[in-house]
Amino acid sequence: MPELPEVETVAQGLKRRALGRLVAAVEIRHPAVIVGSPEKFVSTLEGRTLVNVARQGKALALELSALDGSAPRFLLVRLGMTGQFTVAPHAAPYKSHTHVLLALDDGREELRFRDVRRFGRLRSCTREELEAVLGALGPDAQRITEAQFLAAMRGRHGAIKSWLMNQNLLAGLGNIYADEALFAARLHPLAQPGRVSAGTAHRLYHAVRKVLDRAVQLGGTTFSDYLDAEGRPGKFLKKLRVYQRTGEPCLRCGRTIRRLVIAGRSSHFCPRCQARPRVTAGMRRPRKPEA
DNA sequence: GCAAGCCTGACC
DNA sequence: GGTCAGGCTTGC
Repeated sequence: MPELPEVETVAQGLKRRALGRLVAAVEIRHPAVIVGSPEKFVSTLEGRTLVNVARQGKALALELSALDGSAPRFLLVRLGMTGQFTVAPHAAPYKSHTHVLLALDDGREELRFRDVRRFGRLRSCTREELEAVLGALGPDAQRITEAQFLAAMRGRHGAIKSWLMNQNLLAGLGNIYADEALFAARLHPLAQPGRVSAGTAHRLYHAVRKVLDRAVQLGGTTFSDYLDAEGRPGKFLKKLRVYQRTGEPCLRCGRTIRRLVIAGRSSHFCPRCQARPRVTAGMRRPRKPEA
């Protein structure tokens, strides 16, 4: 699933393969993935040149400048769950669920947006609109400082797992890397962010950074759908230590990995390495002993 | 029936 | 304001 490492890998690939190139023509094959008017999407992007690729959390922003020097437009890409944004030869056959095409230069290559589940979205926006969207996101998980991270944890009572995945507080983690970071920090997914010790919070911060950096190095995780901008899968799958390993032995201690549903999302963890804290989310006060 | 990101809306 | 449930979508 595209989380920060996958989106970062796509961004790097786009820089290599598409930076400086002209978006000669835009074709929408399935308008449902476009935010706003499809006609405006086409007219505001056609004829512009890709001059920058940026990422915040899981949001990808392509900056497109006009030849006449008018204000730049931004193509905001959210890959959702199964979104792919690739550079492909025009001659290559379309895979099913290919929703948007952006012809590059002479049209022999094109950017393709493909998304089986259609949770992904493309939007053409002004700088102000882009900043409003990115401003609503928390600091990027790869760039956040430890002080910011600790401040964001303060006073939070829900499950730390949900906190890690809340894009308004910390941008970039989804289910895979949230589970992996909690395992690396030896922290139970139901622990409360505002109630863990300073040492534990410190461990979690470094676990998040380390897991993300390693995943970026390996080009992200491919379960089924994810491909980078050049159509290649990620290699982090083999490095997963808890995600989707329910019933298998913990690679650190051998205990059986368990699965727990938190806020509708499955969480995978080792019940020994990630011991349940005394106070967990959903249990604000320790229960009184039976009368 | 499950997976998932993200948005909306309900609840306290 | 914080927190969480529900719904979207489709292939396995």
